[in-house]
Amino acid sequence: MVNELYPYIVEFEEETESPGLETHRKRKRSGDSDSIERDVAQEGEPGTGLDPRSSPTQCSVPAKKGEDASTKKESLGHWSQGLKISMQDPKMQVYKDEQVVVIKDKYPKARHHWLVLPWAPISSLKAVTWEHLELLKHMHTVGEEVIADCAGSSKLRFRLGYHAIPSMSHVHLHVISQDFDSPCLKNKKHWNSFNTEYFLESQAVIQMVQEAGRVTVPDGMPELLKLPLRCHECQQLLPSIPQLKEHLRKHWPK
DNA sequence: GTTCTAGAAC
DNA sequence: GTTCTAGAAC
Repeated sequence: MVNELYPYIVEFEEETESPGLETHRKRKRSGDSDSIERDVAQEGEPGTGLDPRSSPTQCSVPAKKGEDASTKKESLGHWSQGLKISMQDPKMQVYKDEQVVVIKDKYPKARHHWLVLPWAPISSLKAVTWEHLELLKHMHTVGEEVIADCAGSSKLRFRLGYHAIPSMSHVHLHVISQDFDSPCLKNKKHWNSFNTEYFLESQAVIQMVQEAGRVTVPDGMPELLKLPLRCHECQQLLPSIPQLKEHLRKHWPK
């Protein structure tokens, strides 16, 4: 029955040959507990986001362009497709079940920052219909479970939501702690994407799908990313990223 | 999404 | 002079 319900999983596996994934899912299915299945490798750099410059530039020999291999790599190896690769990598997977997988964000913008992704190849919220309602609810529930499973999470506040205009392909739910204590948080766009209306609450998205059958994103989203930096806890305006980051320390849990 | 860096801002 | 931001990346 799994094949009928999730034909895309089979397709994807055949394409990418991921034997690890197969055993992994079986294990989870047979276990069938509510607890989060942890299988995290603590090593760094998974190497999913290919820097367009790093590969050709490192080589002193001016490699020819337009080869079959490099052309194919362009489409699959493009940075915007990185999540599709990461989510298939067992070393990246924090949790998985029949419908979704959770990975750590490769460049976390807070102490805890996960992405919940469906196995179904849904490119973005634009492609979401009422048929995905239960899936979106499940993604939210799984996000909350990962939080509950995380040591020290009870001291932190979390938000779950989607970026109005995501850069990475494949729909992904951000689960992020509200400390925003991370060296990867570097610019205004990073801040505003999580701290303005650009961040669409998961619950609001679910409600929208429930009532309208689709997700509509208001106009003016790109402009939100350029708004002045404002503290999400006390609304104070800060003149620069370094000063914002210094200010945020005040609100860290004690 | 990130890196890199010119030149604006301080 | 140094810090910081913002736009290009073929």
